[in-house]
Amino acid sequence: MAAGQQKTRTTRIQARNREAILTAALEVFSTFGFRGSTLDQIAEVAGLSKPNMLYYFGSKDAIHAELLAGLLDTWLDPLRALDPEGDPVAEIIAYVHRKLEISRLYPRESRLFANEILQGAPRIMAALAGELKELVDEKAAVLKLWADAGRIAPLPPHHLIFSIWALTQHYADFDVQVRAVLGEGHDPFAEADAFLDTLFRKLLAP
Amino acid sequence: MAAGQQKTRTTRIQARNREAILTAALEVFSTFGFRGSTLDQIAEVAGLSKPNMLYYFGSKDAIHAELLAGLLDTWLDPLRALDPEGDPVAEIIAYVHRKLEISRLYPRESRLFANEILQGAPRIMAALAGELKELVDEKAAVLKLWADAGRIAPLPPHHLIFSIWALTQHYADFDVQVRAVLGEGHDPFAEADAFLDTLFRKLLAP
DNA sequence: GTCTATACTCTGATAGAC
DNA sequence: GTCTATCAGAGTATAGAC
Repeated sequence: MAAGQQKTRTTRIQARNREAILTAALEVFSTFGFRGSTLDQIAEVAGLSKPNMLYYFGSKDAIHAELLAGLLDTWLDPLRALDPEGDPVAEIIAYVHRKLEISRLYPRESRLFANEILQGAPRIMAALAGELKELVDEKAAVLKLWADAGRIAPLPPHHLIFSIWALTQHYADFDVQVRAVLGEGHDPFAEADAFLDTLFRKLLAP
Repeated sequence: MAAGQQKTRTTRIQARNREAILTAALEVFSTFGFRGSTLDQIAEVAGLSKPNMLYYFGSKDAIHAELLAGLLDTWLDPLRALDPEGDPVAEIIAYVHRKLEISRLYPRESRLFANEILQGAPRIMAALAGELKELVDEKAAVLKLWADAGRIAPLPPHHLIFSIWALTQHYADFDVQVRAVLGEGHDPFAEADAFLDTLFRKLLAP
């Protein structure tokens, strides 16, 4: 311990502050979008002064970029896990449940993503047309094989994937509307979980 | 004609400018959200000077409020048209097509709405929990009657309506992502129209 | 009705003391 | 590493000439 502490590592505080900043920024950016958010807001939520925050991330752009960087992978992992060797219906249903679970656990990340797309995806267009399209095309090919083999209903595979995204993300992105319409005494995500299970089982039946 | 022109009516120019401002504001607000949009942007798109624009609408808030005011009715009309006396499946399918057509024709309005909800619906929460909930509850009751009579599959009616919203609005709000993933040579809305027709026919079959 | 000029506030970012 | 002070630019809104 005595001689152990390095000059360039105050890791304890640094790590905690970086984390606090990113958490606060996620909260604010996901609600107001990039341009609608201010460093003042983020600093206040993070419990730091504005200059101190800028000591960790050099600019507003840098904070936002850091958040987006980690986002796409988190978003794609559930789709990556779809196994071409598994049972078709079970695999797709499992994907739906995973995606809905992510909407439930990470609604702010979902809204951050939605905000970015709504604004024309200026900062992740390349990833959409590259990494994302590549993965979707690959999994769509699997879906098509399953359909051709008569193991699931013959549906346009890309739109089948879109429908999973739309239905699961809706419960995160439009949460406030869902709750306003349902009123008291509901558990939107639990109900959605059962409903989407039914929906996709009926849809996929050959 | 000669003595007809009133002092308080320069209606020609006024009407044209108001229209230009609202159109420009819709374009900008729907992309950047309320706080992310600036009067400079809107004025430039509208082809007016900033002070001149503020002569027509006293403030940024006033322009945004004007847009939102007209929005909810446009949004609810297709659902209002759902006829309890009609054929259940045909009525619901027709609603799906109407809603998708609105996404195709008015994507900016859809994104304006999405932005508002994403931000927690600060300006239309009352309408969501009031007018919107009321209409949805009414139509959900119709769906339930149809389900109880065995004329459509037994599904949670509110979530059935949510699924229609999610699937149709996705093609407007996430248009840029849909197109990036599909690549060249696709007509997203035409494909969606066919896909959603298939989807809901299978889903609703008793 | 429309413009130029401007008041005043907010916002992102930096300097420099501690 | 963290703070106070501060700057330059952008942002909303208004005053007042034409």
